[in-house]
Amino acid sequence: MSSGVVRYHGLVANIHDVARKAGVSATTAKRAIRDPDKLAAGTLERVRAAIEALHYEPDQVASALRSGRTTTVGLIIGSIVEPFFAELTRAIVHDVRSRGYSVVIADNEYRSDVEAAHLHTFNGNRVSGLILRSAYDSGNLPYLERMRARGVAIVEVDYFVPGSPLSHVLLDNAGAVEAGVAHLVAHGHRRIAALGSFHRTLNPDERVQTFPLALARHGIPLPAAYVRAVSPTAWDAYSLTLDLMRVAEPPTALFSITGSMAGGAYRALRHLGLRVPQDVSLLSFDDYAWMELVTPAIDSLAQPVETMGRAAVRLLFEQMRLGADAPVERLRFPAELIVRGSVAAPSR
Amino acid sequence: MSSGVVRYHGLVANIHDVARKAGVSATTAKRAIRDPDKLAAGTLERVRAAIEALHYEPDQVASALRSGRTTTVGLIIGSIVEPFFAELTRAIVHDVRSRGYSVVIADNEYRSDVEAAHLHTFNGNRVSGLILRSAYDSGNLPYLERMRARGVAIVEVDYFVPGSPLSHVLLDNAGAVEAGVAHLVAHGHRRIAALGSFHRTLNPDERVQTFPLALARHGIPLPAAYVRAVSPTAWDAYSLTLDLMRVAEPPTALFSITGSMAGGAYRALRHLGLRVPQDVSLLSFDDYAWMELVTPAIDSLAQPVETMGRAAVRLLFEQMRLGADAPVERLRFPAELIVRGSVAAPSR
DNA sequence: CCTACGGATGGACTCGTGGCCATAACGTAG
DNA sequence: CTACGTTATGGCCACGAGTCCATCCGTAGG
Repeated sequence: MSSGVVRYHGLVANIHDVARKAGVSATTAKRAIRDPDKLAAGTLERVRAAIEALHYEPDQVASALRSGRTTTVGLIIGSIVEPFFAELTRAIVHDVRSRGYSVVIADNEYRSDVEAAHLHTFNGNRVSGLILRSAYDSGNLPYLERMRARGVAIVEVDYFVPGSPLSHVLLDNAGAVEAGVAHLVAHGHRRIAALGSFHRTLNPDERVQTFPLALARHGIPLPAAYVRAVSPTAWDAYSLTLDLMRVAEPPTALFSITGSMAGGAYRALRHLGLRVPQDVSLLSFDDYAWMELVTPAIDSLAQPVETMGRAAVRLLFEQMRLGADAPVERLRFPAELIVRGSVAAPSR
Repeated sequence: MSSGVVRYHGLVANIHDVARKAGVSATTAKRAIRDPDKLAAGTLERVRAAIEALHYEPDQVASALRSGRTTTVGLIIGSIVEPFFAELTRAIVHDVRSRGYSVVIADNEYRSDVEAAHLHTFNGNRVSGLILRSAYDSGNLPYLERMRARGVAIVEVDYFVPGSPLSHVLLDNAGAVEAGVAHLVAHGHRRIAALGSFHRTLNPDERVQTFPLALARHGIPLPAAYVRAVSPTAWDAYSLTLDLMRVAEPPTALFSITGSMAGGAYRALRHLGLRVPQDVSLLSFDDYAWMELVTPAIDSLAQPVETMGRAAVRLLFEQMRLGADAPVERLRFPAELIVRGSVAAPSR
């Protein structure tokens, strides 16, 4: 009581308490849990009774220190309230937990300084693995490489830092953008704006970067007036849409880079009194439940979230099993175009 | 290398490596971090340089074992993809992290057997605190009380197990239901159905239990045909709504107990060709972004999610500070009725 | 009757850090 | 010059479990 250390003793039982109660040694008591067939039937029974009586549960902290490995995996996503990440999180948490590991979660708000703090915490807690949706800049790459060298398994999801040597699980963004643009062009659109950030260094987003190329493939130019740098939030999409619809030659179709940006755009269009799809067509990434509830329902490029989450976990545990010998794997999954009626021929 | 233990040595530096590199003892090296003013300037500088060079970061696992306290808090919610819980999670995670603690997350799917597994994991990992949205039945209460006796701080949110002696943070469900019913009655509705589970023991939900009482206050009976036992999901709300609208005297207004149930109901009404609010009025708990996007926008009872999350964290850290002396606190927060146009006078 | 062997059990040491106590060097008051 | 306090530093053990090695005992084979 004078040591300043929190004393569980008497509050929470350890293996020695169990051993004492059962009248055996600590080693024997432990064997009742780890390899019970090595014990005599009577001993096993006595130890089991003691475990039951004392409500003994092995201290994972001590186990982690001694064994050098935790059963904890870190997950860093962009934002917990973005439904895409919520679904991804659910898939990952369930899969990881079914493998006997726990998940510690944090979100980086797409900022690498916030991410850095999380990485230090995870590293200090000696997580066995890390799944992360990196912030846009590559400032944490050296730190990630040191964690990797230390034996921590790492998989990037949804995005990867340019130049990253890590395994990742991504959507086939280029293919999805091509398909989306083709969908809009097929309805006769030639003035198409993407709702997303065009800041090349701040947000080097594949979708936005593919967009002008996809347009060019159809002989369509991207007006400078359609190019802005915004953050991928519903709020920024709202004001971006207001701006876009007020330029000299406003777009006849909007292509939203994320599901929540589509929500912002939708609100902006309604506030402007513009009808979808009569006045403006709308196409979005992600397939959120509300997109089916609005009138008309929104065309979207659905991501196989569950599949991607499982793939990330699979790669992670492969790395944890193989260590430094694990191959670098880059997986891409295709989006699925869901047509509901928010894209129609442009008026005029 | 023959010990079978994962050897970090050489891979990750510990305080002894730092001490050796700086030419001091481990105790001195540690002081460079914990109380630097006790060191001579030159020594401090040398240790700092060694820490820098070796990328030393204290092992939280060893620290936790020795000190008897972790800087980890567990969070158990109903479902990560339910936006209410996503927002609650964000509020809690941010607040907890700002206090220097990490959050481990799990969802119980409202099932106490799933919850039990999570509790064992958290307990084994020696979390300092636990915030949970309990499953409906009280099967884990004895276990929770043992954790509490062991010194783990526990706060229930959004719901509490009947008979629970734990602190909690809840919505003023009764008041919200009264306000919602009053809102509907003021528009002339007398045939009102609640979308929620009426199973008294399986889902002893305050909102559903208050509902008949609130109706009675206005002299309105609750037809037996409106009472069903369903799970609080969009899917169940969908089929429940289909059923309700087909009874002899269908309701003229629906009162949804959760935001995602309102989504299911909305889809069902559209599939039935019923217009909101001309044919059926709709009122819902939770204020989700999509409720503003549909036509008409949905009236809702918004929960102060951020406030509730912060309150839960505050109670938790109070308990962690005061230990067994911490008072049991039961907090209630009022819902806010947001009127948008999905409630109107019933036809006929 | 002695030895060998295998099954059952116990002991000792270790993981990295936290806390306490000891020690050395140096200055100051008596 | 001694006694004592202060400052700067080092040594040691414990937290609870994992791993290796040692020991004890009974039995079967010679």
